[in-house]
Amino acid sequence: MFSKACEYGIKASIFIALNSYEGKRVSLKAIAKEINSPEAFTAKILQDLARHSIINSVKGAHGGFEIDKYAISSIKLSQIVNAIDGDSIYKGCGLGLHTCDEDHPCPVHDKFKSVREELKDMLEKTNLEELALDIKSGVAFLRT
Amino acid sequence: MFSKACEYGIKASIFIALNSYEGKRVSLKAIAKEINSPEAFTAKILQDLARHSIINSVKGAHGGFEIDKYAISSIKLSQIVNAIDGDSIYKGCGLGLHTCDEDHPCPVHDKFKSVREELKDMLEKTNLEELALDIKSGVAFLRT
DNA sequence: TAAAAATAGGATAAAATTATCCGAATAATT
DNA sequence: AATTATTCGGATAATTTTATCCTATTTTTA
Ligand code: FES
Ligand code: FES
Repeated sequence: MFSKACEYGIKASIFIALNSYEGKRVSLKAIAKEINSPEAFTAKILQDLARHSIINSVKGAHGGFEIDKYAISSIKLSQIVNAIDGDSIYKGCGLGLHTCDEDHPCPVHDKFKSVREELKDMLEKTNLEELALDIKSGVAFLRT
Repeated sequence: MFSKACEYGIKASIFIALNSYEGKRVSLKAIAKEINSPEAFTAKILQDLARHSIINSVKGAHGGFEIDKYAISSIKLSQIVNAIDGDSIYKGCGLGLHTCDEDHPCPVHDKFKSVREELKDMLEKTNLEELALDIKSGVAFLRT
């Protein structure tokens, strides 16, 4: 469904959010360990998220990644997915036609529409805070 | 959402079904042209579908691909997707955890569940016949 | 000011997906 | 029997995605 990069991006964001509530910055190393991802690859993704202003990165000793505590509840899953995978999952044709167009639909267009709408809705309505709280309360997990 | 291979496989199956209603076999060349796909790559996918008994292939002059006319309405989109992309789209964890497990869910598990269920349902309920008829009646298209 | 602890980012490599080429096999037609 | 029209399948190549390595830069601390 999502690229590996996007999966890592989502998991990393959740972990950063979790720590940001406690005012803690987290290092790349700690993130990669927690979400079980390759360190250098994860670094690229975090840079990407930082460029999109979804997370903040701080260089130097005592540096790391963080998210403004008061922004966490307003960051939507869709922003992360969009920053990394782009919008083709919402907007692209399910059968790869050049554009998804009501007036020139592919054979699965109508059937797909509701699924895609639901996915879009879900991503646009789900925020980082709820996801982070599920980790904190131990009802959800970031690895294996 | 789906791999290119799967997109081609679905479109090819629809085109083959369409012709099979009229008792016509279609050649690889005709298929690739119709669905705007690379010929040799499409050949591999068709072989795959044939091995999964979703389509029949006939070698030699006057050969080509066909689907048993009476089977068309019973072939589900899910069978095609499964043959080519496997079942990870239904069964795999949305965040790439080793397994999607109710008892050890990832943070998006609950949110994803309904989207995935709807996708699964749609794929399992949609058959080749309805898709082919939309092409025949001109309300849907296989290219650009 | 030097050392240490971080991220940034360019260059590369490995793996997976997508795409191409070509000879072998098969079947109908001449 | 030869020719022609096909699919099959192995080898290879191109592209994209995923992953790694190394150096530069920034910031804190001693
Ligand atoms: S045209 Fe294919 S999904 Fe809309
Ligand atoms: S555990 Fe991730 S989707 Fe079920």
